[in-house]
Amino acid sequence: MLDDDPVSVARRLLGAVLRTGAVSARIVEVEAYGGPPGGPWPDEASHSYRGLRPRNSVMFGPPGRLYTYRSHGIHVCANVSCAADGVAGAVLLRAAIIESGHEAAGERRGPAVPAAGLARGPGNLCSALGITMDHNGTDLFDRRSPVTLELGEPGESVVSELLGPRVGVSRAADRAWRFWMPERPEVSAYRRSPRAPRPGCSD
DNA sequence: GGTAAGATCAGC
DNA sequence: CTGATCTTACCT
Repeated sequence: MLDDDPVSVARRLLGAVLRTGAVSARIVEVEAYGGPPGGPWPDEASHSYRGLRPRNSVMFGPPGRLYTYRSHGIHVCANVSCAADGVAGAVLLRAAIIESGHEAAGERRGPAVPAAGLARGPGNLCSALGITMDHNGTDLFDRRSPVTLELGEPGESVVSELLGPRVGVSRAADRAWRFWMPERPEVSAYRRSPRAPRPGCSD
């Protein structure tokens, strides 16, 4: 189902619905990540670029699993693994519309957060849905899983995305592997990493 | 065993 | 722009 390249899967994940307990959220912004040199999609910015490690093993496993990692020691971010078992690839979930469970999401995010900001940004998205490092490796297509994913109708999301550079990465930042739904306030504002080299400096 | 950097976020 | 906060990976 998600046994495909990261860019194709990223486009397919726009409009998909992620569920945890009472909260469901429609994905509106994603980023594709490839794998090691020598693989089908070499990607310097990917956690799997330097090969299989305990932390990134889910990226190398079967498609349709949740790959979570801790960012800057503070936040949890979530990816959906893609590509065949043994091939590294994943799609980072960057922003979503909370469609139900606003109460639970709001409790996790705090009282001052407006609805459109509940799941804006990969760290906030996981916070709003209660996704933790314990969910790493979860099969998103097993109904018994605490985190599940329901894909949108094919074609529904294909028309309505634009392309843009990935956010926050310090390497290969110019690769246009970020996708989002236009005119959505939930989409995170684009910021180039302060550590990234100037635009146009090779890739 | 030491250490530097990191697919982030909120607050100045 | 900066600090928070901690795990991983790579170095000696």
